[in-house]
Amino acid sequence: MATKLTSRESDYSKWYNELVVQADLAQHSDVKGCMVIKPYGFAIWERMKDVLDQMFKDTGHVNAYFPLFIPKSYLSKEAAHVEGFAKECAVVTHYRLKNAEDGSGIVVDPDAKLEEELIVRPTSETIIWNTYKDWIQSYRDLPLLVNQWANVVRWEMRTRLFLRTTEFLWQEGHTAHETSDQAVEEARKMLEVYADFAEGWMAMPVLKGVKSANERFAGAVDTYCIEAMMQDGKALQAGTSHFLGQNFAKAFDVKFATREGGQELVWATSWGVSTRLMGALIMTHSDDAGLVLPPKLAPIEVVLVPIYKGEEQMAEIVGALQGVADQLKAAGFRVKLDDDDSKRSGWKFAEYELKGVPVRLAMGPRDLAGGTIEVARRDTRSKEIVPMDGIQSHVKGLLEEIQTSLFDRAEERRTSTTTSVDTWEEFLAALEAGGFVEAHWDGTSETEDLIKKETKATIRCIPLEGNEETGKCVRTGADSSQRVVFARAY
RNA sequence: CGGGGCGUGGCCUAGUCCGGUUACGGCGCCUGGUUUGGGACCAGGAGAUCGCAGGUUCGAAUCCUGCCGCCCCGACCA
Repeated sequence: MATKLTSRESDYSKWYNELVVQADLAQHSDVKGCMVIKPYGFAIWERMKDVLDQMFKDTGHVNAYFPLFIPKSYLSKEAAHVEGFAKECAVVTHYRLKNAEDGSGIVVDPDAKLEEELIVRPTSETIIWNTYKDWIQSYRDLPLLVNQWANVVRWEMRTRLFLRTTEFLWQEGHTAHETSDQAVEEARKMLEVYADFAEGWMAMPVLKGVKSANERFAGAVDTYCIEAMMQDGKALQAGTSHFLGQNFAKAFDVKFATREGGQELVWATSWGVSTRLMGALIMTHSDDAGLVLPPKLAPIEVVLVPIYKGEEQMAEIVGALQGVADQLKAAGFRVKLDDDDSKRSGWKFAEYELKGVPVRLAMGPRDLAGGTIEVARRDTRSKEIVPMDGIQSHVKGLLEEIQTSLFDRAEERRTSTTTSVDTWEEFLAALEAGGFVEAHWDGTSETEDLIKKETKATIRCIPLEGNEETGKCVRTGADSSQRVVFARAY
């Protein structure tokens, strides 16, 4: 483990790949494009999941679970949806294996062919709306606010740990409403939940906006999104929330009896965030020494490391640290006392820095004698010696400061790399420099395609808080009513 | 699907061009000892169908043929 990470500057992509593996977050599985999420990585995801789950419940949602397998015919019921996902579906065709006649191993039994092939869900709209059809009869059944935590499979050509894997974990909310306005309100509300989570817990500033038609979810009327900026100047879509109109209600014939006694199609939303958030979290804060975690999501907020010579001193110092650990635990902090005698303290320092533990407390014989303790913070890599008295409130304050400071630093980086341009030359230069580029666009798919082809940049979003400002499209010179945000993206 | 790279103890790797006894080294692991304020040191030890299948040869990690897998870079996507 004496290996040094590749620096971000020399090869950002390599830095990321090495960090994920070395910080013990995940590893490649033997199946192409899939990953094993290791216990430490999963602990971070569990934190995210727990917090989000509570946020969903606080906004009136309940959890349920729908099947992994979807009859192939369901997918084709909504035209845009099938168009969007058909190219990346895993298909189950058989249900049995048998020993090969020639003894060469095990083969698919051709006699066990499924009558209707099943697809492994790339998302669950179709099977859920097919089910909602039976759940919804009256306006009294609405709104229907359901979420599920699940795995999904999308057969992508190119994958990267957490950012894009063939199988990934996520949550998908699927709601049904009486009116269009209520559904739009729901989609926007969940976007706010995502934004609050990203900024308040991940310490990751996000832009809220609407996707252009090109970037819209297959089957949605509108796709709302939060977009984050990574340290290499590339944008990352961190969460999406869709207003689905009546598209799925139409496709699956989901009608309800209105207050007036008529029959109407319901209005729908869906919204999701995935293990991709892990990638966002890593790339937002981490440095060349390894992972940097915001305290609120860190599985371990404070690690305590004893420094000692001999068994007698070890017992004394570990005993003193145990007291500190107990005190911090009682105050509600996630704490680990590492009294493993087989690793030296220096090794532990490096290890917990690599793993992004926000605060480290170290105590040696000098501290024990003087009633002090060494406090190191991961984000700035600074150390100080403080009195043992009042350590709890000191740690509390420090953790809050780290959380705030990580957000501020990320926001400052985003702000300083966001540029507003009016000419094509400026546009190209800004893209080259990295970051968000605010520019006028004539509103057509053709122009967006053209720009993407020429520059690899896409419209990340049309900001919700964008100020109305007329101008001329940066590419075609046609009229534009608002600046949109471009960037190269993950 | 194109382009590139790689497959050798758990991990990284030398050896492959130019075939030759027992497959180099490091990390990690086990045992014992000395150590301990930033990834300790010494001694001993365990651990390998050299990706798979054929072929050439007295002899293959090395040469030939075929296959499989993974990673990276591009076209599709969260």
